[in-house]
Order: sequence, then structure tokens, then C-alpha cells
Amino acid sequence: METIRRDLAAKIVGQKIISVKVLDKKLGSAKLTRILFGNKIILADRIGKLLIFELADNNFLLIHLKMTGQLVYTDGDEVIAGGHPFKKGSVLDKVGGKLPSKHTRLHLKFAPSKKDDEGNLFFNDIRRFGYVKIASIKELELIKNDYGIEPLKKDFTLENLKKNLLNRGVSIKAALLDQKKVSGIGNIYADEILFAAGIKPSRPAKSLKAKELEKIYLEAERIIAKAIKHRGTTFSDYVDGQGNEGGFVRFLKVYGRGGEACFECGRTIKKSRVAGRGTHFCPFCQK
DNA sequence: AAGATTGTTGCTTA
DNA sequence: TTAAGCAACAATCT
Repeated sequence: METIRRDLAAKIVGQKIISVKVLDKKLGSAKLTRILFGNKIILADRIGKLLIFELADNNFLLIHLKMTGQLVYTDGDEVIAGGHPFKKGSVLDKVGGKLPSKHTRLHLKFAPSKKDDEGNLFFNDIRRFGYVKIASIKELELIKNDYGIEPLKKDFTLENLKKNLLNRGVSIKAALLDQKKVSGIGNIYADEILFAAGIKPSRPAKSLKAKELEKIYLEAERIIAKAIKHRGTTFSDYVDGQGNEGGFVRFLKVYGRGGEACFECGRTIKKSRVAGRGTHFCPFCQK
């Protein structure tokens, strides 16, 4: 999400919206159109996995991609008119490289600038779990209250992590995935962080020794920073703001590797279910 | 054809 | 009150 935010910030901040097409009734067309049309995006922000675009009229455009959402920005009319040949094998290539596709839920057009052609932002979402909505500053503050400390942000300190996790009876994996306590960590990174820290995902959070929690703290920051550096992790549907896939996949050590050999000890990576999610770990390296 | 899937919420059960 | 498990949201892929 941070990769997407950065890419889009460079493209749409300062841009005026000249067309709003809501292609999925579920999103509620009237309010989106009323607020967005003629408005301008003045800031691209993010909290956890929620994208927050500040608008010139003090409203905010919130976008959550959930499992299968995509945001794709294009310049140039060839995309709209004829179908731009996207990178071979990419997710966009799979839908024929044409946008809007049958999974496009929202299509925004931006006023052409001197430098660029008319811009297009497409919100595509196969499973329709994601959402796009308008929030006032007050509504946004309420939403922000539901997000816990986040790796690489200022309040992500060892003390705060202890306070949020160490008294809890839930598994450490469930605790890391709980966005109210720690935000921004999803299923893939939770597994990777716990492998790097040498902790079994099913361990109750409150069973962790101070040293173990410190390891999780350090690995969470290291892995999230590294993932951002490599533009995130693509599994099957995530793409960045230009429709490219993330580069962190090749660094995954356990996620998606059930049945394969552990890179550290050579034993078999196990896949089980913890906190209701597919969970990958090395029974030997993780205690 | 059953079971899996990157996120989150809310219900039921214990 | 807490936590685990599950369904729901919905579409696709293996």
C-alpha cells in the first residue's frame, strides 16, 4: 500500500478531477460523484492499509483494496481509446490490457496538464471486498482511532509494542494481524516476520519473553522497510500504481512455501491454520 | 469439484 | 471480558 501511495502521490496530487464514473452500485454513486467531480487531490496519505486522499474541499477520499483491489493510473488516451499493451504477463495483461475492465469499479479522469495527457485512475476489484468512500475530517479521525501503532512510524517503539501485545492471550500471529493493535501488517508479512524472529505463530502473545518480542519488533521494521524498498509483494492481484508487480516475492522465506525445504535448516516448511489464516512456518527454526 | 485465496467485521460458542 | 472459530463479503483459480 505504501508503494501504491507513493506512486499515486507523484501522479495525482494537485490534479483536478474532471470525470467520475462509478461502475459498481455497491459503492454508492451519488455522493462519490457529487464530492469528487471538480475537486482536487491535495495530499496522498495512508494509515495501515487504508489510502487517504485529502481533497481541496476538506473532504477525504478513502480507498481500501482489501484482498483483490487494484489502483492503476495511466496517462495518455491510447489506454482509453484502444487498449494499451501492458507489460507481458502482468495482471493488466491478463485482462487484455484494456481499462476500464469488467472489474473496474471506479474510474476517475484528471485534467490534462501541460506536461502530461489526461490522467486516469482505475479502481479494479475482482472480489468486491474493497471500498471507496468519502469521509469528513471528523469521520476520518474516528476511523484513525481504530488503527494501532505501525512499523516505520514514530510511535512504533518497543515499549508501545509491549503494551499492545504482551498482555494478550491470543496467538502472536493474531496479535500482529490485529489492526487495532498493530496496523499495516498482513498475512504474508506476519508469517515472514515470525520466521525471521524465530517464533512459532501459534504462541500466545503473552508467553513471549522480552527478548523475543524485541526480535519481533526489530524484524517487523526490517522486513517492512525491505518490502517497501522492493515495491511490495505481489501474489496474484496486487499491482503498484503503474500496474507493475511487487519485487519482494523473491525474498519470501515461508509464505507460500508449505512442503518446501526451509532455507535455514533444510527441513520441511509446514502450513497450518492460525487466527483463521493460512500460516507458514518452520517447525525447527521457530520456537 | 472441493478447497484455497493478499482483509476485515461480526456472530456464536466456550 | 476474552478468545477461538466460523461465516460473510464475492470471484477466481487449481
